[in-house]
Amino acid sequence: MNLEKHLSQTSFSSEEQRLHLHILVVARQLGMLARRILQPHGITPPQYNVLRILRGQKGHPIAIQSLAERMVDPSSNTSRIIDKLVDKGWADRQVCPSDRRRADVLITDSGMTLLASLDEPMSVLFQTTMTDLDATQLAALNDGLSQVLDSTDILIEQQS
Amino acid sequence: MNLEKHLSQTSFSSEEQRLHLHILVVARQLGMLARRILQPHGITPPQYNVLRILRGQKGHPIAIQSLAERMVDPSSNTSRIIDKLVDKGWADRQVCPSDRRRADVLITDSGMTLLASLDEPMSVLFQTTMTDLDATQLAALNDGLSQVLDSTDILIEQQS
DNA sequence: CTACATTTAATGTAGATACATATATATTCA
DNA sequence: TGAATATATATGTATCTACATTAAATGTAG
Repeated sequence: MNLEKHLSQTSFSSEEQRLHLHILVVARQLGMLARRILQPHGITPPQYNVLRILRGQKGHPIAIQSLAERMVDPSSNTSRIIDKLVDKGWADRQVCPSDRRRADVLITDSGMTLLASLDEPMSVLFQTTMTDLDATQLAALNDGLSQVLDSTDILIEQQS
Repeated sequence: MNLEKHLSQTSFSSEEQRLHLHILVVARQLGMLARRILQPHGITPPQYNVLRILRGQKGHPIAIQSLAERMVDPSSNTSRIIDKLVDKGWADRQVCPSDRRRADVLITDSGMTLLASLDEPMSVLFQTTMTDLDATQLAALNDGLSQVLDSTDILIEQQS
């Protein structure tokens, strides 16, 4: 009944449409909550996403294109997102010596410190929003969404 | 394994975080697919969302604030989205006579025709992306996401 | 070795969004 | 009543995004 309340809509044309809307609405809410945690630190969700990828590199530089592929939101604006991170001192960018078209990006100590201070609140967000789900439900949701992701990948692939 | 492939990430700190990312990534993909269907018709997802709400009114005018509450993405820009719909002849807006602060919005015949032509491709999108889920999975996903939606509502409520 | 194609990143631009503020109307209550 | 408050919508503004184009470096074929 919760989605119905949210959208002030009493019925949907199919359970598939209802799931579609559920995914969009929940994603929107999760994004809003993440934004509220990040905003006081002067960082946006896409910037945070990039910093996390950079930390995961454990010191290895990464090219901007590879970064874009790993982002939740693989926008065409990765360059400008890096600009912001560099401006704020959270990342370093330098031309790759072996292929001067490429730009190597690295997280800075300052960026690591910022991430460290965000780990706990973000983790609390994940746990709190999922707190009513038991392990079986969690697995079922992850499995189901993985199947949907496969289907969307096939559709997107067909269109390219 | 699909999310892992998408993000080029081999593990996540918890199943909760994995679900969080699953929801965001799938929502992003669904949004992209919807945008590609709508774009050739000159309409964006939020505009389409508003038109569907207007059609659901079955001739009863609706105020902009009520519209905003029922949108998937309850942005603060509902006025400007209506502007676009009015410009394109898909909606009518007029000052409410009984409360002149309010604006009554209605869908036009042209808007109804547009929606009619979009019903089938959008419905195909819902069905195709969810095609690998059986009825039990569909119900489990809807139930689980409904619980997550409750949790996010509580968090957002607490912050206001 | 040079012309053409490809890859990688940056930039231009229009339009959309978030957030704050303004404007007009309506409601409340002293 | 009429000043203060509340409500509904519109607007200002900086930022962000999608989409297209450009610029620079590299790869490749003749």
